[in-house]
Amino acid sequence: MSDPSASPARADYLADLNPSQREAVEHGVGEGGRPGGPLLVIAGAGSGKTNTLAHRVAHLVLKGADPQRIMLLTFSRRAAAEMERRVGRVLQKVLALGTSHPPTLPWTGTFHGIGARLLREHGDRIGLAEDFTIHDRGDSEDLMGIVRHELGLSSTESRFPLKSTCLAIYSRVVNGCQPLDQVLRAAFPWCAAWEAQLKRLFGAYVAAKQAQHLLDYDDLLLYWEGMLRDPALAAELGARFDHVLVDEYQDTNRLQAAILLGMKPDGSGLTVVGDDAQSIYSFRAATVRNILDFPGQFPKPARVVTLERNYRSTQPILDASNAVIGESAERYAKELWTDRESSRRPALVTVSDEAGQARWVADNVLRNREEGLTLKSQAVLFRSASHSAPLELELARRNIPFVKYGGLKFLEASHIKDVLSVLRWAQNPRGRLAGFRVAQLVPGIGPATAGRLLDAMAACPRPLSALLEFVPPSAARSEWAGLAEAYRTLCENARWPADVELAVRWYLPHLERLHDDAAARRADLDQLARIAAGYGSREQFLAELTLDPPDATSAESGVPLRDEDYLILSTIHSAKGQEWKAVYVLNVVDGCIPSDMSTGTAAEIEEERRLLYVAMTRARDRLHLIVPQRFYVHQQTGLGDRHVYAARSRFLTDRIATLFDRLPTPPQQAATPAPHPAAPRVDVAALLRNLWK
DNA sequence: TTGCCTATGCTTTTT
DNA sequence: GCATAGGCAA
Repeated sequence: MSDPSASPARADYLADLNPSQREAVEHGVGEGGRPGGPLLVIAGAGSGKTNTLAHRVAHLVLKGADPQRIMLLTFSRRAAAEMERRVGRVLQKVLALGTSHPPTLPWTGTFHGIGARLLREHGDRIGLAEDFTIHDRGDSEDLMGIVRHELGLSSTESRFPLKSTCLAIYSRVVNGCQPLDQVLRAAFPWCAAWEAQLKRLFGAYVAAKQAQHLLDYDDLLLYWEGMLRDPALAAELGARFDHVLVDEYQDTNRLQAAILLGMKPDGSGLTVVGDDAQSIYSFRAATVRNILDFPGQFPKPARVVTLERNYRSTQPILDASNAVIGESAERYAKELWTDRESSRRPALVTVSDEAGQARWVADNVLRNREEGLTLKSQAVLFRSASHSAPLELELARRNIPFVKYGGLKFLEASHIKDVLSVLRWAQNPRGRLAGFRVAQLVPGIGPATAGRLLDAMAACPRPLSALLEFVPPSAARSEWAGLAEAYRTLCENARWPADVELAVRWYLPHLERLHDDAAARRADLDQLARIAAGYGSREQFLAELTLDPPDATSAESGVPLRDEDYLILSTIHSAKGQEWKAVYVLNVVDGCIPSDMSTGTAAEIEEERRLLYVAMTRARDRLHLIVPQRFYVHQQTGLGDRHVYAARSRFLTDRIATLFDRLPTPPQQAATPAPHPAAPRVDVAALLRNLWK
């Protein structure tokens, strides 16, 4: 560390903070940056949470803490990147570094990312192979599917849960530290009859992972926690970090809480920040109890600091948001306030249907831009990724560039997985999953032949020779040669990023054969090649892609250039921690918010309410909740797709609706019912078309 | 053993 | 609208 006393600029770096923030920054910071007791910061939406955490880190460093010995954990990759940026900026300013680089914090990242690093370094101490491969969710589901099939569970008369459901149950058990029967009863009651079979399946799934040196996402936490059960190793890991800070603590689960406690049993140097009103990840076994129980789990209870002053939104937006969360069954420990007065109230916008919604949003986005708001300072938020589809069409039609966060990942598309599997198979010839997928792309090769091939490769000391000597069925002979040749080159003469082009070149004929929309998919493959070029090697590319995949998708034309202006589309979940000047929330109707997938229990409905609250509190100046009167549903039980006449979300009660401007302005009540000018006309053509859908 | 065809059931949010 | 499973012909 350079001598901090050299700079005059740092003296008042706490001056911009309000008293609560300052308390959170300065709590328990001893001389030499030595850790004090545990700290819990309850930080409301827009209360300067990230800024406060960044200042605390800077403060620690300034007081002499070693940046190498600070661990900064976040929940999402997006939050991790943001945190890293902000801490760097504050440090730069506080240390008055000018143009020189601030000290980096090498241990900033998601729980999963940091876990992977610790396991690479110390996994051998608990018998973990050093060369483990990390499976993403798709891989894990596929493996679960294979095991499920091998156990004969796929061909039962009454249907066994899907592989994705099996993995979700497994994951919930692991992350919630709960026994299987409890999880089944609480969250998957329709699978409860399969408890014994599921137990057998999960046992076999774990065995398969261990035999192939595979870790799934959950294992990254599970093995980390496992290391901490070894007292010597726990002491060593805990002592390696003086400070452990956690953002978005309300979204952590029991397993993650156990990890923190294992790292810092007495809570010294431990800081967690969160907002119980923004807990929206219970489907990942996150529990608000982590926050509520935090103070009491240490010998000396944690200090609690609450941040209630909001710096983001105008008072009218805040009034509406507070009203929504105020209807909640639980009480939250705070009420946000601001001094950002405004005469502009949030708007409740009624439109005829989803197409009308798309037009209205596009019109307003452009109008706002005329008034000086860039596209980037405006965002459209929605409950589930598919809800933005009509809007995406409208934006494309009008040439409005956008980037979408959340939803189906680029990497989950089958053609991308095909090409990646070719690379992964070459990287690890014993990886059965990749080989199984690639081999079956050759016409004439199905599961049986692919299985024989992989067995031969597994039995041979040189898997490549086994592949080259393999004799496929005669129907597959000619196409097989192409694969063998490409595979040989990739194994013997690996070159980066030329390998991607080689894999794509081999794959293209199969792409044309398998997919009608080959052209659009080919554009994705070009994009994959561009992404790959940013990595130094095939090994690095494949390893990092799993934990840090590209998370934004945009129109088919590809990602807009960096300096270009574009509109933000995001699921509400992915919007957490972000803010924009203008925010549009789509489909604020019952069935969407709350999603009718989530109206089973009171707790689920409460979480949906918090979701709306999170969406509303993203807005700085302008907030629009949009209510289509007619709404297209993907099959309610069994009846196929249809339109329903939607009601405004139950969270917007009549009382709360008075806090909004209504658009379009409701017409004066006429004495006799007359044709309503604002009402949608009956679209007879569509009705007739829909008859045959 | 593969590949095609059909019946059927489910459809959210993320590391 | 998409994935999965079972049946059947080549």
